[in-house]
Amino acid sequence: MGRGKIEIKKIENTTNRQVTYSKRRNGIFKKAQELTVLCDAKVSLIMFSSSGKFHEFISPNISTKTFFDLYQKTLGIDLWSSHYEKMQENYRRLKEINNRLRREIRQRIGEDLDDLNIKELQALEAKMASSLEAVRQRKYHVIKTQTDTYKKKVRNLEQRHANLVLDLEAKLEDGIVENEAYYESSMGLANGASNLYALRLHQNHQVNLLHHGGRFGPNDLRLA
Amino acid sequence: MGRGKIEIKKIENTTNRQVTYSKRRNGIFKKAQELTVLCDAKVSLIMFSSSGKFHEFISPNISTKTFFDLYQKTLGIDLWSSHYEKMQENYRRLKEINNRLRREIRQRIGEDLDDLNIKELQALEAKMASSLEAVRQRKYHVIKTQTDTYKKKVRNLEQRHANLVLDLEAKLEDGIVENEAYYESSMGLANGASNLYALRLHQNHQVNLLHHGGRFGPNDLRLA
DNA sequence: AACTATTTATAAGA
DNA sequence: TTCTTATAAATAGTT
Repeated sequence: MGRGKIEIKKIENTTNRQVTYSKRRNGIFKKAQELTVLCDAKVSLIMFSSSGKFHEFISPNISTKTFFDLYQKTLGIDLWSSHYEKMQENYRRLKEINNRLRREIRQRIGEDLDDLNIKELQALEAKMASSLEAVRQRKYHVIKTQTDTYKKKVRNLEQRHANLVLDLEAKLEDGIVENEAYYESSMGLANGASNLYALRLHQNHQVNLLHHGGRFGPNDLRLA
Repeated sequence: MGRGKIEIKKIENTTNRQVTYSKRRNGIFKKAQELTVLCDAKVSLIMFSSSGKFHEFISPNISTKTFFDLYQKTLGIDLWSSHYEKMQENYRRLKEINNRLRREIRQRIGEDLDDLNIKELQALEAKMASSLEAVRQRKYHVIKTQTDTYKKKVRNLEQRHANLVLDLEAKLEDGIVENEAYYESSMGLANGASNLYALRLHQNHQVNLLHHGGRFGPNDLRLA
């Protein structure tokens, strides 16, 4: 229908193709509209041009969503619905599990015990007592590990200080060290007492701090 | 286009309408097909006749599902996808909560304690100890309630037996009871000892059984 | 389902 | 894009 007959094959000229697309699009939309009215039909017509432009016709009084639902119901096919329903099922299952977990926790907190009988309560009590024991054991273990670590650190420190002392005594005997500035810079002590004595005092003090000082916290050792 | 011009409004004659539907359906499908080829477009054309019959045209090399996805992506709209995604989000959240609940339970069971420090372990231990105490309290309460119930039952039984004894003594004094068959049938005792004595013995025995006998079970009272 | 007179769509050109 | 118009195509009414 036109000035000349055309072969039905892809129009290679882009401009021409777009013009034809535009014209025929109008034509087919008009046809769809007429079909809808004349025959009381439901029509969904969606199209994308080769350049990606989108156009849609849908019969009045029906949404695209409704149309899709109708489509799927008619064909009894999937698209997304079975996927969705599977997810809904999983969701329900998860919710159920969740509720059971919550209940178990509530019971382990000491709530929601009203409909447990003595036997169940005794079982719960036993479970909890043994669990508590496990936590205690773990705590003791962590404490012991930390204590051991600190003991090692302390031993190491003691060793280093002892070496330092020996080194210092040797140097004093050799007369290398001549004034007190050395101690001030290396030890941070500046009193005029015996250097060796001060050094040893300092060493002990530091060890004590390691064993008993510090605030209550992750490194607290009071329970060790 | 035809022998006469027609007004675009619903064709009331059903047969006529169906015929027109059929003819025009072919026409529009042909148009869709031509558009697909000529203009290299993607077309989805779905229709339901007024009698519910379903027909579809879709461009080759594309599934209806893909078409729907494309449709939604293009319009950036809902249909079901936002609904679905909302559900996915809820599902993820539920799963997350679920995992946290599981972890809490595992910790309260005494597992999964490896990455708790001393402070957290102490807190957990304290929580669990207090929870355990709550369970114990509840257990004691249930036991006490049951014990009270049984005490009442026992008192009631004692009362009834005492009445029976009085009744019996009165009857013996009146000479109504003449042989031992009475006791055999009513008490289940058939020895030849004093009837009154046997009765009282039986009564005490039964009370003792209630207080200390029976297997370990829901009605166990050993802890009362 | 065919036929066909007529209407409608549209290809090519402006 | 839109208009024009010659012509192809679709189809309403009929058989």
